[in-house]
Amino acid sequence: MSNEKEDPYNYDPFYYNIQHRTNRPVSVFPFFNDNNLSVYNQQAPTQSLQGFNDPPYMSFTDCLHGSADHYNTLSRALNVSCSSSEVISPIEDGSKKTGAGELSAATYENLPSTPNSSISNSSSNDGATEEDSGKIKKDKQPKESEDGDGDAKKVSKTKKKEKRQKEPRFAFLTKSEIDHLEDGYRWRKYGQKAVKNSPYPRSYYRCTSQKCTVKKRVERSFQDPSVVITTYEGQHNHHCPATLRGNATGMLPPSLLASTSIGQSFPQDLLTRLLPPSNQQGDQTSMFYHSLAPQNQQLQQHQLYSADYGLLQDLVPSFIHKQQP
DNA sequence: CGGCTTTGACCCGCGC
DNA sequence: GCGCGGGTCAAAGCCG
Repeated sequence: MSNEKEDPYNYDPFYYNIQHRTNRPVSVFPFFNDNNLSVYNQQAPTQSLQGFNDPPYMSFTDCLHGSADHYNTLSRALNVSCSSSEVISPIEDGSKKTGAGELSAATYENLPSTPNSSISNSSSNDGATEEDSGKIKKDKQPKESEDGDGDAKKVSKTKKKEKRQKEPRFAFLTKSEIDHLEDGYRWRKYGQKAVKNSPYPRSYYRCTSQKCTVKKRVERSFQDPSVVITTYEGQHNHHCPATLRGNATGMLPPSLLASTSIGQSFPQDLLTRLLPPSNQQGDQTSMFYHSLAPQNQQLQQHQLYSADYGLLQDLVPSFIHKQQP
């Protein structure tokens, strides 16, 4: 916040979020390598995303396998629930108004807070569906029910608010020249908004598949224009339409395959959220990797950062530096 | 002609 | 209560 006010065009939204949501300054972010899904030991400067191209790294899988505690912590850090562990309450959406390129708390509020809520297809989809229908109601209500159904409005609002909090979201950053990265699904753009304090607009996409309410937001970090921030919301209830048929699994790096074999590991769980309930292992993992390394060769550097870095500190203290006050 | 993008308008939530 | 900013709608336009 402070650095936003001091220099709204030159503050690090991630640093900002980490500080304010964890009360801990973090100077280093983990990054995933597109080749081996590794977590970088990135000694990134606090005010910039620059210079994260050549860090030493350790295998993300190694990281996951480091210890049970680490695994659980990572799950929490990524807000990916473990079926057998408690789920930390979702990050509160304390800052609705977000600045440029900033991953709002809502961005991280990805998961339901209830312990048994790990990838509840029904809740996720229903939530998204209801949210959409709620949106329709919201838009039409003023015209339809002008004779005043105040209670109904209130209920609708309350419902919507609740659903919104439950809506699973997951955001990641991709170093890419392309704004809208190919992820195997078809998206229809339904809006674009200028982002406060940013020269780059935010685009809103909706999955074109019928009855699929998955949305995603794409914006470019003004801090590092080469970084694209993609936020997925909801869960696909259908198969990947085109690109990931069959052979995509072959794209998977061994490390990721290993990680998926340990049950509800981070990528597995993440993918379960992003992908349809069926067509499990192969395509889900494929999509994850696909999103990391699209076939588009323009993406020479394609890195993915993720989730709650503050909590990641707990997970991987050995390679996440804490900045001394 | 269907599907997609663009873009201005609108609604809503939140902070002041 | 008001204004701001985020999110969405929907008409118009574009394109293959």
